[in-house]
Amino acid sequence: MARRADHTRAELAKLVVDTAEELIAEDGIDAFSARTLSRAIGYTAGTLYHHFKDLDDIVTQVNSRTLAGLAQAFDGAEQAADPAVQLRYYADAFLGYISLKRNLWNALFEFRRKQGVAVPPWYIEAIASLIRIVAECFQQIRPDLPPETARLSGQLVFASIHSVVSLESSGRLGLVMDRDIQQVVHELVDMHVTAFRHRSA
Amino acid sequence: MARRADHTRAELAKLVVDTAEELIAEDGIDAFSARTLSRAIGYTAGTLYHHFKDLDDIVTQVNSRTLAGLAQAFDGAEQAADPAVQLRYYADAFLGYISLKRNLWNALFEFRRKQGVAVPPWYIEAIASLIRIVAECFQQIRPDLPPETARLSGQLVFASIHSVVSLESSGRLGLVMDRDIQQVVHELVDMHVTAFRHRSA
DNA sequence: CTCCGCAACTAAACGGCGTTCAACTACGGC
DNA sequence: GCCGTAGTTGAACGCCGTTTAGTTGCGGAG
Repeated sequence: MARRADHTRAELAKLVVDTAEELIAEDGIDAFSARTLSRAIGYTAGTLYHHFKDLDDIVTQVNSRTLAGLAQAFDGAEQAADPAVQLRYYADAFLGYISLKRNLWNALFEFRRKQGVAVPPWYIEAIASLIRIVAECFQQIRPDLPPETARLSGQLVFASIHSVVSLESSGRLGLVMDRDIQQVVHELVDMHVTAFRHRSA
Repeated sequence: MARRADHTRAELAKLVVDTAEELIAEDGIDAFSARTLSRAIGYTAGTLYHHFKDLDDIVTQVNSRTLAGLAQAFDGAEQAADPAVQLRYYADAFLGYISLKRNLWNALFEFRRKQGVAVPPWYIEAIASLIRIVAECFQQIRPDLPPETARLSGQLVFASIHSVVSLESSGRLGLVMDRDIQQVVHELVDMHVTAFRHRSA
């Protein structure tokens, strides 16, 4: 058998990424493999390598969708006049999205690329744009502080929340604390806000 | 060949864990395998399974040493009268230890146990005791606040710093920010202290 | 319309992984 | 001196990511 006409090149590429997304969402990144994926789409593993450089390539495309979805979740976050409250809403949107797509979010940070392969720049940019939204809230809380400071706070709160979430979804939050994830995230946001309010100029 | 008398049971167990520690420290947890380990000690892979339940068992014993070493690093941290300064010293001790044992620290949080296997309780206790030390500093900053609040802050600062460190050592800190790890950790500590100082009772 | 180059695809293979197991050997106790 | 058994091996199982030789059928040139 060879040279089937079941799908065009573009169709097959979409099928691969769609199916990869489903599989990862369902069973997690650890259960994901070239063989399970190819089985699921009715092709052999070798075929994947004619359309994608390697597995990393495929996972990266799935990850890009996950990031896009998160950006959308931010867009859809509840709006508030008070920037501190707004930050909470963003945190809730973040949590909501992640609890919905737990396995996909894990794939973003747990998938092991072979070392030496650089993260694609749009990856970084996608996260940076989320952080910019958060930083904007900080800026409104203390307009007198330089934007750079607000940006730092945005990064810190993002990293902190990411930390807690990733500990939680890898089942290791219990290593560090005995609290509910939502409670912890709210604490973190409030704490960053408090600290930012009292920052020296 | 069978039944060599090269090592007693205890000797072999120590040899295994010692060598595992060296290998992980040198090449990272990803390069670590039953075969490389057994090759390094001059036995075959099967032998490992007569002395340890599985690889997880071995890695867990290495991890326990890593945690013990960190506790020692905390003990050896510089002392300060001001608890806020003391917190910085602890952070520095933490950073210093981790940069020395980067791969071993990664193994603690990156090694994938097969799901369903519980983390041993002393594991949690070892981390909890570090957090207690940190919480103690917070308590001194605001003795009027309940110990539970100080404990929460200890957990939060620990998780936050862990986050940044683990992002950094997996090469993903650049995903979230463009700053030096040490600077970021100091910022985090100061921020937690500031927020704690201004906490409402 | 025929033929051919080439893209697409498969099956098998390579070298890795964690883990298990039958076989064998040498030690300790009788 | 013999035997049960603990210790060890090497091969095996079923996975993994990736590569490759070989085959098939499509699209374009003549």
